[in-house]
Amino acid sequence: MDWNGTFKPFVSRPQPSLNFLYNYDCDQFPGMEMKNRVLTGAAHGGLVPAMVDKNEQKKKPLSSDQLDSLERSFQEEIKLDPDRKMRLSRELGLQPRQIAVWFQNRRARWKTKQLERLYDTLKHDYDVVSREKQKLQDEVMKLKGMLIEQATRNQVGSTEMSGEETIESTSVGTPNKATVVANSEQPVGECNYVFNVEYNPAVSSPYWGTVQLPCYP
Amino acid sequence: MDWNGTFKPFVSRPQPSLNFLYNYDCDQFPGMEMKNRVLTGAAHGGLVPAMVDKNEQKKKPLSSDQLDSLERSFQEEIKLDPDRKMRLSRELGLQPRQIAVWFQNRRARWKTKQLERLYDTLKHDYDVVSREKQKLQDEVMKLKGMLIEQATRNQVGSTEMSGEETIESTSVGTPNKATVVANSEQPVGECNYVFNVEYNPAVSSPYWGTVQLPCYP
DNA sequence: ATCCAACTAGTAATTAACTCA
DNA sequence: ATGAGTTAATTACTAGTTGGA
Repeated sequence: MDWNGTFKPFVSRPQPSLNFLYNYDCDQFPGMEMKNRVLTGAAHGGLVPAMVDKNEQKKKPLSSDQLDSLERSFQEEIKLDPDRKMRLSRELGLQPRQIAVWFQNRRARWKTKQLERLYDTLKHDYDVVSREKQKLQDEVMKLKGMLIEQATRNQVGSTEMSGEETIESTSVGTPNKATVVANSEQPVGECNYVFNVEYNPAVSSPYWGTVQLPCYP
Repeated sequence: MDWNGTFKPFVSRPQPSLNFLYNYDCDQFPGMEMKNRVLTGAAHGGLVPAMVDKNEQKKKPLSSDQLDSLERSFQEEIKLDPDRKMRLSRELGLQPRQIAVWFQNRRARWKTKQLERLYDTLKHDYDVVSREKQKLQDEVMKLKGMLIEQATRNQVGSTEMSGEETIESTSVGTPNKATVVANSEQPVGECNYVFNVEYNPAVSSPYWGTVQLPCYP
């Protein structure tokens, strides 16, 4: 096609995002010493590596000015209505089809970036909630200790009160509501055995600082 | 180029994953009634929509057999060493360059899928930890109630024990270690005022079932 | 130290399936 | 139901980076 006669180097490369995904330690690939350089491609007619300039279609990159305009337009509005498409087509000297394609691809790019952002905020929230949970565990431990202490003091300091009601009445009395939350998933913390000291951390530890990649489908 | 002489329809389209990302309620775009269909493209020489078959380069899709073989090979090993490349090139009747490009693109696809999976598992873990935290909050509440109850009973049932040490000594005594975790971020749950009944949920509620997308960069 | 072939990220363009008016 | 645009997936290309001989 050889759209756009102009040509400018390129836009700046953004940061290498998403790089932490490449932790496939599952396998090694140390070889790769590439012998046998056989001049690949004299088979289909010698038109292989560069596709000799048939005076059309070289997929030139868009100029910086064009990209700036497109990007500005995209920031204003992620979708492209026909009027804007035609206007941009005229202003930038590109085919309307090129404008449409650019917006398609730009939306796709935006979506993956969005997932990335979403992941980051979720991870942050996960860490916050994990810390809060840890604090609550500590507090539960502390309160249990205080209860034990008080109970023993009661039994020592006062000789009455034989087998009335000391501490074993945990989890049965409900001081407040909101105990219906535990309906799905495994009952991890259980929260019913007050003097069960080690809480069973279960899912707490991973912490997601350095991700682990199991396998690839 | 017209690589690969064979041709088969296409592979089945997978499920429309990542769709939940498209919640940009930030803006409307109701127009789009596309008037003025002006026969776009009679400007650059009428070579616009289909790129009249210049006996080369139509970007034919790979055949199902070729894709199956490539996919199998990729599952075995995500990287492509030269030997495998040449073998696949011979077996599938494709240029070595095509094999390499296919693997590059396949790796990129795998990476985004990987991020998706990572997000899902993180979200699951977040939900689990949120539930655990809720249970712990309930338990703390319950324990506090028990402590109050016991304290009042002590003061009523026994006349000795003037101002010794009732309940105000929370958060100061450390029954176990691991209280150093709270160093960054806001101290949400605080966990230091034992009789402060409503915990201040802060970050707990969002729950990420339906995501909210703020804006797009 | 240079070169070369692989890698990566980003981009352009095409195709098929979907949606909706 | 026909046809517009859209998404998702693909194919290919460009430019920059990296590691080994």
